Amino acid sequence: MSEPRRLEVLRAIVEDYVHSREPVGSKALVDRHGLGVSAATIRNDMAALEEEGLIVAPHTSAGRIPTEKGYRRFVDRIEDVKPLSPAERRAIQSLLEGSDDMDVVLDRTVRLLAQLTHQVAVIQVPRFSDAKVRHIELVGLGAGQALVVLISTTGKVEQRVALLAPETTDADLHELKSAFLTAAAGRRMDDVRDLCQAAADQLPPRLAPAGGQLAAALGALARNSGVERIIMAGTANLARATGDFSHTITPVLEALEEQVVLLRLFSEMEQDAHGISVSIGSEHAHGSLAEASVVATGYVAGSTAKVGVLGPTRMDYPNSIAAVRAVARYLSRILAG
Amino acid sequence: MSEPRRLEVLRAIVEDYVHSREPVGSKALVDRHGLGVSAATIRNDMAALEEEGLIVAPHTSAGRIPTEKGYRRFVDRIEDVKPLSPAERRAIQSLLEGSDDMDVVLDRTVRLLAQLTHQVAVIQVPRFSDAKVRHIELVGLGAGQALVVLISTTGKVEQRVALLAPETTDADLHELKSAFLTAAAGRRMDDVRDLCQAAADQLPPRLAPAGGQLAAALGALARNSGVERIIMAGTANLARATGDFSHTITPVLEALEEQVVLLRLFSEMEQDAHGISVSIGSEHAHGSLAEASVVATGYVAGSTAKVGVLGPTRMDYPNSIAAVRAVARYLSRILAG
DNA sequence: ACTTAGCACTTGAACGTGTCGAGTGCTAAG
DNA sequence: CTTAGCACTCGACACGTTCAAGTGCTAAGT
Repeated sequence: MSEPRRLEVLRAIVEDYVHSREPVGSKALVDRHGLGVSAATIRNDMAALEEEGLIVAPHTSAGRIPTEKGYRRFVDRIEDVKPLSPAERRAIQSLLEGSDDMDVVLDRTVRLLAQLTHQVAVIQVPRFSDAKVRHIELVGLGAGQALVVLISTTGKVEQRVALLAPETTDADLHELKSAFLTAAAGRRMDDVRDLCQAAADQLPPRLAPAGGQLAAALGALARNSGVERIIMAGTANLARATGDFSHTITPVLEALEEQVVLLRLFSEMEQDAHGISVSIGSEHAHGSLAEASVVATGYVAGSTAKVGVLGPTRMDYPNSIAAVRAVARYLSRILAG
Repeated sequence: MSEPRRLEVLRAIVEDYVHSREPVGSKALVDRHGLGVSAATIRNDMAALEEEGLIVAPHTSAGRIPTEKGYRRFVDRIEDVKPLSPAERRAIQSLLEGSDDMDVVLDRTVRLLAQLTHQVAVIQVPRFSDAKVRHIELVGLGAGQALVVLISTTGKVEQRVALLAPETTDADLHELKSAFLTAAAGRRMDDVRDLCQAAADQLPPRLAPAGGQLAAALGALARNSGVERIIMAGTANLARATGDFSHTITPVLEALEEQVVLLRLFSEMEQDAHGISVSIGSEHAHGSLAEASVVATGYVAGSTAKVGVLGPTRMDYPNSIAAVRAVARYLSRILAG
């Protein structure tokens, strides 16, 4: 009972099960795959694999399906990521080139990845915790309102409407803007709140009330710019995979809408030698995702932002890994440019 | 066979079916509802209702379920919208007050509406086709990049990174900004593209290349600001309603992700006397939504933006209508403030 | 002219039964 | 270590039966 063949059998079981959704038996294995041995031999191997906890039989007289542990071993054994087809590469290239706004790029990317993998695709918007203040803009909107705009060195723009005394003039706003810019320009986002507050305290009494309002707004914007966010696409693919989940996909959809769950999961995942993280079923402790797997990788050097796909534990891991990796590469290249 | 009672029977059937999901028979009707007549009489009424095409029997010996036409008659007969419970009103108030940024308000609102109705909630982001240019800002990012920011009179901010010659200085940018501002400030968004192009053409040769790039970027931003967008929440509720759809919810999720479908539907819906639009099943011609109903209404006077919920045709219309209406009111009040 | 009780009829759901086939584990021989 | 053979298990499927819900119709009552 040779060890390499046993792993080969595992691989065959996983592959067959992944696109048949049905327990695979010894007979089917020798038929479809060119193993050079008989069904009986395979049965012995399967018994051993079951002993190891890599596969299980749903009932006495059915074929076997991989366990989470089985998928794990299978995934760990993938060492050469199979490249995408030329058509897929072309799709990536044509879809992603020629757009320069980050939000647009991320949106297109996530849709593309969903389409390539037939899974739910997820992108974490880069966090830029080391972002600094590039610019502050105050724009009077009339009626005692002003638009406060905070622009970071990373090109991220946050805006919000602030209320101030109706008699505030455009000249006042200009003065206020100068004060805040002097105080905060080039400083870290984390410090904006305190710096602006301090600047507001030093203003002439006439501008103090408006200054306080604006400082508060700027502080809120700065905090906001650090908020992690996720965009996704392909939830319809999840619905197509009903039946891979014990009851409904409801909890999964809920978790996805919640975002926090995924963000935590992303932060907990550890990358393997190829920079890819795979978390299978209950390996992650988040109950609602216990029947789901996530394949993810980081993108844009130096940032912790992740891109990946989420699907049923019974997913085409090699394909997902290849797509995620390819997309992350293109993405990094474009955003770095 | 009195006409009013027959409608009463229809109402009872709809109500029962909506929260039992099971065909309702004559016996159950007289039991649960205090109709003052016997089951046999109800049967006669039901026969007449079936004749009219308002209800059908899935098979010979089962109760009746409402047809789309039945729901339609039922909805049309609702004339007094039942007010929300105090708890619900409180939820709306506490969740929506105290936030001033439109994106945040919309995000919270859509989640709240999903929670109140147990349906998918959808909000169309206001379009502001009559928006004008409030401000233009150019921020050098170094490395031949500049951030182009376009702020509209409605407080909407669009930004994008543009490439220009590396040797462009901050002073150049300032000059360019002045040129574009002079040309476009206060003008309609639709005209920004042409105006900026014209302004770029008049620049001194030294600035012409950068000017062209920036003009193009500004034009794109202006066009972008008119793009209709939808945000939604509660897709998990849809998954919970599996079984109300003939096969899967996949096409519905796809349509939701597509956005265009919903936007078209929104634009086609006509409001009734109460300002509420209800589109039931195949009343809308969009195939993928043939088994779904939409309850929507406009918000913020003068704009065409809609807010609403989407769910299976078998939905609690009175509750949905009440929630949508209440939420739209609060929303209008807050955004108008 | 409605309403109602009674009754025969239809039909899906639930259940028990029997058959079939895929798949297994084990044993003994190669 | 591999393989053929064989007894065994158990879900899937097909059928037949029963059960209850619900209907439509008719005839009688108000």
